[in-house]
Amino acid sequence: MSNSRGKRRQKVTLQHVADAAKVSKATASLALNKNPRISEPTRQRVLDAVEALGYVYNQRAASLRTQRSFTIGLVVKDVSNPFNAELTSGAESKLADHNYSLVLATTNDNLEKQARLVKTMLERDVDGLILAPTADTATDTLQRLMDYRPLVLLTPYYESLAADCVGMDDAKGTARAVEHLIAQGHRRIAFVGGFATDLTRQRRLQSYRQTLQRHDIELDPALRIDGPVSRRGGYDAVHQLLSAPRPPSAAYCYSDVIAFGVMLGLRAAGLETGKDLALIGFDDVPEASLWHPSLTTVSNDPRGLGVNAAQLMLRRIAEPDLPLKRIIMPSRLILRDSTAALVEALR
Amino acid sequence: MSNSRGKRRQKVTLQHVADAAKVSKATASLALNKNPRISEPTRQRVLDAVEALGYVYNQRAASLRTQRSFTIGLVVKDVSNPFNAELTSGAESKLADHNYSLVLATTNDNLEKQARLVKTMLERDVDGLILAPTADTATDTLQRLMDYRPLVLLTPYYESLAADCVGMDDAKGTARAVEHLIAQGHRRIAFVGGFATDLTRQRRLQSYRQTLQRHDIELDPALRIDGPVSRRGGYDAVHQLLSAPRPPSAAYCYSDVIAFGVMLGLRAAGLETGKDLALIGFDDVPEASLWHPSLTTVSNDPRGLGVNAAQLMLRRIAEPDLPLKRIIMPSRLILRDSTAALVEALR
DNA sequence: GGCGCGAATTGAACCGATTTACTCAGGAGG
DNA sequence: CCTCCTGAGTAAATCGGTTCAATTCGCGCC
Repeated sequence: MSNSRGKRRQKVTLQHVADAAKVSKATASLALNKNPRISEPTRQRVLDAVEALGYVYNQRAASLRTQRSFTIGLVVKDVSNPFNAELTSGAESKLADHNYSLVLATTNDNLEKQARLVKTMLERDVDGLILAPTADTATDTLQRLMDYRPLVLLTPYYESLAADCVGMDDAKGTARAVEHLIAQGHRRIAFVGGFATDLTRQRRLQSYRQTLQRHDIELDPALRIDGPVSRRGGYDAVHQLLSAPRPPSAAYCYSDVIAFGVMLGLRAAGLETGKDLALIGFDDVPEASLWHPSLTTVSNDPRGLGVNAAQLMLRRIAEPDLPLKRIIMPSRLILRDSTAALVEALR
Repeated sequence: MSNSRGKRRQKVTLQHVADAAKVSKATASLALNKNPRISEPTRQRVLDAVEALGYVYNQRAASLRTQRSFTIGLVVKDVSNPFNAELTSGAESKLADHNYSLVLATTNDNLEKQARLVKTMLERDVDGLILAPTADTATDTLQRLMDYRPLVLLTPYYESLAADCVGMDDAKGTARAVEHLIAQGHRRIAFVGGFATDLTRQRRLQSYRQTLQRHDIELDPALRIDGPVSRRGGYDAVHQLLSAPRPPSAAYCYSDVIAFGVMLGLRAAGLETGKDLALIGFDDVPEASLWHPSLTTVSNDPRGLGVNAAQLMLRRIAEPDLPLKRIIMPSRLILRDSTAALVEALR
């Protein structure tokens, strides 16, 4: 009979199982771990006792002895944006496949909160930590962290740090996007969205600049629009783009959601995406292909990022002495209609 | 000196701290737990030793004795859809505020996987479990689960089950939406998206039917379009809607993302949302207000759902004998342009 | 000087598993 | 008959904390 609340069923321990099977606690333990020293009939008796008593294995107690918790910590900025949600999902499912659990924590890009959460993770005795460090995290904080626990960083940023890393190839993806616009004849290309503190954005912005310079195109500060990474941010950026002294003919957006905002903003202003302004996003979220016009974008694979991070962590745990690994996930430029109009017009 | 990999720093235990502070292990423990029986100078010596040795508290070891892990399990279908992402985020932040950690697992709506994950959670010794059960979960599975651990269900569905629940007011939200359409003169109102196995959808569909019946409007099976909960699903539904023997003048979508798909599909078909088809979504995701036309939708608060679930769990843990609680989060109808055209036309 | 008392500290049991070293019975080999 | 080995099972130590009963110590008081 179950109680609707309050008193729980009192805990069944391995000792109880052992008693019921008329063996010692040691035998019960070995039996459950399929140790060949225990004969099959005995093992079966133990299994039966487990079944009869409703015994629940206590991983926590075991881990005290074995020093393995089969738990991995994941610390990211937040989990409500689609990129991190996919990443988390990928990591979780990979870990679950190997019987590891995922402990999740979010920093909101707050260094102090990050420190607290990482400390909690260590206290919770995670076997490893997958961390997307806040922009202002000191390199040697991370270096020290590696003394305590296997660490996988979700960023290609810390060039100077000897650590396992998994990141996206922002630079190359951005370069390809901007070069595509240049190849189509655009010379005034805006960079839209994000703020200066954002590391990923720093990388994309830098690559944007370098690409323009490589093609001898002048950088116009008025064409860099800062703003929140959201539809709203893109929407609001349109006004600034249009009121620039010399407005752009194309825009590269820090992310798809910003690009969607720009499209909505253009429409509200009576302009047409792809015709009045060529547009490229970043992420290739599922809806990018459904918009009208469909959005040219840089595809990357957040879920794959999470999967790879988890995989790398599992490898590191299995073989601690493997050389450090830095995985850069490739990105592809997906050509769609939001950059097609000019080409058609030229035909 | 840090090692780039391989050998970790050997573990500093409370015993080491005690030795360094020249007190017993018991004193060190009490000191760290701010027990008033330990004098301030002694406590300070312990704290200094902790600092000097870089001691990391081992919550796992402690929990063996205290029987509290300060860990809550969250089991949901997936975390990549925005609703669950927000929910997860809300739960995580609420729990973090109270120094609890969140262990996350996703079932993909697979009963067998759910069973495995729940078992793992129990073995990992979570203090409580927040669970969004798969549609085919047996009531007494859940009932039995409550014998082991505090349980909060993320669904208002199990009317028959005496359990803590947090859910949305789907029925009332749906009724309000459909009634709004009826009030505007619509009589042929489609229900778009989702599949029959989805519990939440079942509730909304039922409410949709009841509302129509209450207003003596005939139910036309051709106006119920099943399909995946995605933009693509909505996009593809448009064709079916338009080719119905007697096409609808309005559609109520199972979720905003489906509604967006419908809008894209209408546009692709040369039709205008709000004029050719009035449209209502569900969720009020941030972009709903940015689309053109902006989307009338039922607002609910997934983050609040997560926060409430976490809060309820913490309450239950603190006071196990509190009466069971069922929290239904209210939903509001947000009127926007996707249902405004007809009204204007009538003026 | 002896006693009682409260404050500070500590020894040892305990939580629930794993793991090592040991016991014990029985069979093979000389 | 004795030794040695092997297979099956177990007692006890261990992991790193918490907690409680017991102990020590200083001090005021009669």
